[in-house]
Amino acid sequence: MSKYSGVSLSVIRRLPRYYRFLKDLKSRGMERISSQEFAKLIGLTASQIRQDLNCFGGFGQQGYGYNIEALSGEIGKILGVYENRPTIIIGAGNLAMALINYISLKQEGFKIIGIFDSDPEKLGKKAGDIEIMDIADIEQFCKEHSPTTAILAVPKTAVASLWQKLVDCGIKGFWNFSNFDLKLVVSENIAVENAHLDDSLMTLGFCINEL
Amino acid sequence: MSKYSGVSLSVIRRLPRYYRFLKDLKSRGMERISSQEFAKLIGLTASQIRQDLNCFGGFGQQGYGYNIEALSGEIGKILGVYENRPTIIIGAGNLAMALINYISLKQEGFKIIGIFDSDPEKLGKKAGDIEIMDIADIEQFCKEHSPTTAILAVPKTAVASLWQKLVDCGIKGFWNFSNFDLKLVVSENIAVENAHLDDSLMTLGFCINEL
DNA sequence: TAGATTGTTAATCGATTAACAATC
DNA sequence: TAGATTGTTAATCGATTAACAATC
Repeated sequence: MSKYSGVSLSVIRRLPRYYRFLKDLKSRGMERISSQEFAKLIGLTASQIRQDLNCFGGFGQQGYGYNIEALSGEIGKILGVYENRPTIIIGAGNLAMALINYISLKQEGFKIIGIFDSDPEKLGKKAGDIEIMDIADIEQFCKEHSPTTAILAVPKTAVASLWQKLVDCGIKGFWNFSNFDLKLVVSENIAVENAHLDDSLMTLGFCINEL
Repeated sequence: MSKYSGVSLSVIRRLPRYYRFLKDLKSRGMERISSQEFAKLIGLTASQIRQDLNCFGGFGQQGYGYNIEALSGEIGKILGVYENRPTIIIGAGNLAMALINYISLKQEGFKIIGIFDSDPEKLGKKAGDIEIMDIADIEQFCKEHSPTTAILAVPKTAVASLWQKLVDCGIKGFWNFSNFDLKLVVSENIAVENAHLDDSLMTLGFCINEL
């Protein structure tokens, strides 16, 4: 793989935004858009959009612009939204429940196949059509169903004691909601995306103070 | 205000991370740390840490390093974690419930004083010690309690139709979980922090594909 | 005082923007 | 063909890193 290893993270982080806007334009029946118009819509420069897209291929056409349906499809492929990565959620609290809805609603490349918690109260209950399982049974589950992605919706301490086991079970990608800094401990060939809500909220706090 | 208007967003976004690590060091009884050690711990360069901190003041001491308790306090003040900003949540779904727990648990400068939803099923029910109120009553509530921050835990469409009213009610800061791009429409003197979960998940998708 | 480590300036690196030739 | 707009190279800007004099 590693088709796009030269592309910087700054560029990659803009791709989902492009994708969202393109899907929206598509749903509103638009056919083509120039980098100029797109830039205005999305709040970037036309130069940057062209530069970004050209990291992945020449999706446009001189004198015409970009075909919205085609471009949306290409970016979708690059992001892997057409995949169905078998995914487990660790934790069955409110956050986990919210994420399950989210992920099944949107088609972004992940499919929840298991939910785990250690609270005996929760075991056996259902979230959507998936039964909440005991975290103690996770190795067995992984052997049988080979999930590749794990969503960590448990506190820092739980992640600290669990991540190694999950890696050993074959998890290749983590969506980490705890503020355990997984990136610092995990090896190179594991993908970690942090959604540090704390950091986001504190940044808002700073910005409010600055008003 | 705008005490730190010259400081770049890249620097600001690292502050919460510094703060988290410092609080942790403090809780483990450590007294001082050098930029060198801190850099190793947090996964940055010593240079960057010193550079960052000096945007806000000379918190260190040559030959000694930084006093953890003092520095944590200073950064906390800069981030405003000692404030008690009256905050409302729009939406009373799972995500909202998760965020309420989060925010009351951690001391990060925000205090939830109201929860709003439009679903009649939910009205009157309680989340923690706060009753879920009708979104139709929000103007009246704001007149009486003057919240300054709103957490948007509702879909795009709801945000699209609601944000102007909230601004008119005096909301100065938004923590936005919808993927309505609020930043593009809101005026300069309003703080918006997006927690675009979609974008985060799709970025993970890309990174997994690259492994 | 000597050693350590900051604060700060200068050098490097990377990302964004501008410009324009290629081409649909 | 003429007009529009891309793909791409060059210029600018900002952020990170390195270096070192100041100083505790």
